[in-house]
Amino acid sequence: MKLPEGTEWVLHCAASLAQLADGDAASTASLATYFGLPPAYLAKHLASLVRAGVLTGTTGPRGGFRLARPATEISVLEIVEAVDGGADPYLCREIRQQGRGALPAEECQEPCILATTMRRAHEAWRTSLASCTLADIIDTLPPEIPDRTRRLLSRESA
Amino acid sequence: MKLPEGTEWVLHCAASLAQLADGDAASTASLATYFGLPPAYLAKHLASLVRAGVLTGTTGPRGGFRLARPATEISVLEIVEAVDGGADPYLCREIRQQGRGALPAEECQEPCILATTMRRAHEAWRTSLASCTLADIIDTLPPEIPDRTRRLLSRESA
DNA sequence: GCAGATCTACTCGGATAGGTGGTGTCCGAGTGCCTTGGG
DNA sequence: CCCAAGGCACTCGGACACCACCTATCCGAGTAGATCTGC
Repeated sequence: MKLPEGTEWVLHCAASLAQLADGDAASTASLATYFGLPPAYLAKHLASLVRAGVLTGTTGPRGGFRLARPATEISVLEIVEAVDGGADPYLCREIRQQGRGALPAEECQEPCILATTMRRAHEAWRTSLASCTLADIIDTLPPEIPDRTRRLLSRESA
Repeated sequence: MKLPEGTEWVLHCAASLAQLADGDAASTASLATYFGLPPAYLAKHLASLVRAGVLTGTTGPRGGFRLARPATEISVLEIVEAVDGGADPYLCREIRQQGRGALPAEECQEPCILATTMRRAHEAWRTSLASCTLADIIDTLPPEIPDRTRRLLSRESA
């Protein structure tokens, strides 16, 4: 069970975008340079965030990505599930209904207790991530960081 | 993020082994027949449980697998991590220290807040699974099930 | 000087190859039970 | 009848191919701004 490597990338990218001034955007190239990442592959993951409604992307000069909503309304869970897909890691294939020991269908009205246990754990994971927003993240940063981020992500810093 | 398909297999196998009489064992072949699974691949996963100390395997006639400890002392978490490896799904590569925006090492004494958030969620997941033992699982089964399991897993039922 | 059309450069988005880890299978080493022969 | 030695069938454990998904890259479609020309 492992998350795509791009998960860390988009989390840091989203946190950086949350530090920009309203209406400002950062391109894939500038974010890739900022974190030392492969630009083409990073673009693929950022596109996933756009599809999920977390970011908006504008083309043309001065374009790039920005948050689709205020940072207080974007949870870490949304970002992670946007890049990972959000499927339950445990997939119940109902093997209790297969093989020699197959239970009759009428005894399987209720979901498998093991699947329920695994689902409950996954819900605990999701709840933990849903309770943390991007605003919570940047609130923990030292106060001088946002200025630094804005400066280094701007085009004039080339 | 997905768990190996064998996770469901070993969970059901462990739950079935917990229903056997003390000292009794079930072979890979009988478990594979019971659930309609590929025997060779199932054996691979059961071997993982032996390495993790959840099961013990005895060779020779009347051999097979049995629980290494009482069902009350085996958590679902142990079984899942035995087959999956138990690594944190989120791997922090410290990209905050790379690229143009790299932070100096002295500002990175404390772990990355994003990594901490992801770790906290993983701990919530682990805690949820650790609180459920095999005994809890079989306690929820209808009372006639253990007898049925013992009967269908025994060698004489060929 | 100003307005409009054009042109350019920059941006995202999807379609296209390659590598790593899970999936699936096989065969060999080891062990406990059963048989069989003798006492 | 009892015992011991040999044979055997059954079991697990590790080593070997295959396939799907993540990784990585490229090029094309579209757009906003800048430029240039004519009025």
